[in-house]
Amino acid sequence: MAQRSIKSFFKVSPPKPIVDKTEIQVNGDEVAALNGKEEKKKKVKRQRIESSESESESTNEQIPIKQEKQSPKLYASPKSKKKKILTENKNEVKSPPLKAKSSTKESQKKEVTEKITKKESPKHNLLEKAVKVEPKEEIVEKEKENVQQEKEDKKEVKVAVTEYNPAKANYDPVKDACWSKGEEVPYYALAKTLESIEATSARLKIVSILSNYYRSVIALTPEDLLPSVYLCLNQLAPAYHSLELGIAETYLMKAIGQCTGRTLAQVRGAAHKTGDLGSVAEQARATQRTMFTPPPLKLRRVFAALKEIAHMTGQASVNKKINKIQSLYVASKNQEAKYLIRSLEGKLRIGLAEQSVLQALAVATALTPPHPGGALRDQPYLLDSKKFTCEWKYDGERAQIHVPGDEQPDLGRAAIFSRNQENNTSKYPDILRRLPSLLKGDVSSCVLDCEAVAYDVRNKQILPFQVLSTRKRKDASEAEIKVQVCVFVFDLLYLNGRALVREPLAQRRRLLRTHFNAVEGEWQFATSKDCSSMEEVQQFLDEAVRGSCEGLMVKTLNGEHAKYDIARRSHNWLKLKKDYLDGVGDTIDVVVIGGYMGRGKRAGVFGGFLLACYDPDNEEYQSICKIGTGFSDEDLQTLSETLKAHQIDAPRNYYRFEGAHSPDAWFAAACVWEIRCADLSLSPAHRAAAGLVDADKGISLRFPRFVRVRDDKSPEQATSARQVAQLYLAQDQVKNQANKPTPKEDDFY
DNA sequence: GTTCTCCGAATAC
DNA sequence: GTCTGACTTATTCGG
DNA sequence: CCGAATAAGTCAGACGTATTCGGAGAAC
Repeated sequence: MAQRSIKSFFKVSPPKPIVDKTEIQVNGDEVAALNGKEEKKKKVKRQRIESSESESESTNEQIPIKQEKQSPKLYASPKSKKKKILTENKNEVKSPPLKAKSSTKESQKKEVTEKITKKESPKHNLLEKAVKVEPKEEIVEKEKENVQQEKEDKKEVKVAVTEYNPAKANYDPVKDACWSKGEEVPYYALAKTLESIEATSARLKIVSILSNYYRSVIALTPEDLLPSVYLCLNQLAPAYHSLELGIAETYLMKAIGQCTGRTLAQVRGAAHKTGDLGSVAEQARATQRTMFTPPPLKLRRVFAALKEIAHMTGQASVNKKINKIQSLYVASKNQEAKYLIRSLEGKLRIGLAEQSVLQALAVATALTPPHPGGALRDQPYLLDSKKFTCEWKYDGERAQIHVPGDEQPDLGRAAIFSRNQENNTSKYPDILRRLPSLLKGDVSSCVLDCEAVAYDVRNKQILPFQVLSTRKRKDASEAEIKVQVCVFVFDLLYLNGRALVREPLAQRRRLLRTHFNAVEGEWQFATSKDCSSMEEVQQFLDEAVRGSCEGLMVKTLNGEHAKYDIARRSHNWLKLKKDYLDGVGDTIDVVVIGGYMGRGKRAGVFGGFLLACYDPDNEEYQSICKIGTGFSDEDLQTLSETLKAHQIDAPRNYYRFEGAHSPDAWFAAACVWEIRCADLSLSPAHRAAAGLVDADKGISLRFPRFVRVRDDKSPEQATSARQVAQLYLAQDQVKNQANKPTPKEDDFY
């Protein structure tokens, strides 16, 4: 198979395909698509529909199409009015599936749905079902009936709060719950559920535990489902609302310290030791006496409080936030404290994330237990030989441009989204302004997938990512923009009221090039080439790198066989970068001079290290980067062990580093490691080769990862500062820059 | 009262 | 962004 | 042909640099 051969040829790591599994189906002029998160919300809303005085969202809102994530997303697409979806079953979207797998089964879908009730089905189908299966109201009704019946059958034996066990076999959503119908869900129930999940590693089991809890919530207190889901996801609202707590570790520690009469340093120390602030908080609470017992925490109030915290801004907001946190914390009991704090930290760390939550929700609503295995098979066939194409992978920032419109494009409502569904419209007024030059006359609406790249207009030269990142992030005004961007368009997802995601790439590309104009330095189509041999690919990769790109995206073109559409496409975007290739990427040998205590699953060993290169001219070790990936668990264990032998109390006076990077432990220069990286960058923080390329900036590494220990090298034989500088200067991007005379400052225009 | 500096947070990769 | 590790699912292989 | 072994695919969670944003508090 072609993909396999590409992979083995280039020795790439497992494919991290950029996935194209978007599904949009738009109504009228509305360019809208829901991503997975939105879908969840929608589902949830369905449950709430009765009680919904729903903070009805603006219906004109444009929602980014999630396309580049590996996970199965439920894309749905709605009529512009979400509410409609809630009620009108027929608008229900074909949950386009998401994983190639399940979507491949498109043809067999009917079969699946039929089978699903009696037959075993793989989980993807469950996911799918979760979306299709409908009207949740009915299910809720059913549950309600059950509840009724239960009540009649026998009187409920309420489970004590502390005994709540969602992992119970044959869990009964009503009898095994620890609260009664209509009551607010105790936060304790969620805490118990999370604890139970944390103790499990099997995903299916996790899903079943969580779904049990959700079943109870649905049956007893459906209006608490939405906050429950958000709390499990550690989110406060759909992603594109970008609502964040604005609070992180340090302030949390302060809050805990103040509540329990400890100093910040004590809390920090304890957190370091266990690697988990949540547990620290729990223990601190446990040993603490309180004068009176506050009323038990209710889930929805916790959620409301978190939201409140997120909304606080302005004067003294940090202090207000801390106060709010403290009032929650003081009211928490046992496990509650742990998960409360972890929620505030922004990571639950219980091995549960979006996909599993989605699945649990699906299971809970469908009341169907998950079964592994399944009868359906698809022939995963990946890159159909010869039928693939390579595109340059530009080193910039993803920009998905939405232009709504009916007869005419409505440029006033055009929007730009980042890869993480952030609305970046206000960041790119310049791109927005020149949209007209891109659209040909017959375009009334579209969604374009692009990469915004910093661009030197005068020399017609792509600039490094580092330059791009200096642009203002929000509310940029066009007059003060210093860094120009060229937008490289690589895909067209929607055109004139029609979703194209099911079309083969070849078709989309054709439409892209016929309906849109390339404009030098403003809009360009991503350079691409159809390849049929590895040699061709190799050569094209070289060209891309010389052209200041990161590498290539390899995709299937796949025109003729319509039946292959989405399914296949999704699986086959393959990222090919030069640093994945043996012997091509930059590798350097550096000295370990410090270590940082690991956190979470790295607690107890060093989780990261400070590295330095040797500068023989000044006889000093200059920090070059930290490193924390590329190690196996075993590596970490043994490396921590051996390094402890070299531990010293304080840094040598010939170590050069930035205070902010001070490690938890210092080591004598002894161990040399080989490190791979994607690029070298000018660093404000690291000291390597400082003065050689830039007067005061040093050099650091982009995407550093551990390769192996170099026992055969002494620290003095490590890569020298001069060599680092040479490597930096040898980069194509830097060379491309240097070749052209740099124009004197701001005369871009 | 205004400005400057520092640092945590958020977000690109 | 990179990377590993645990788990699930698909495929292959030997009796 | 079936069950066990192995390969491939997913997902979650460790960790990286560099930049801007915004609040806090000091300096002016």
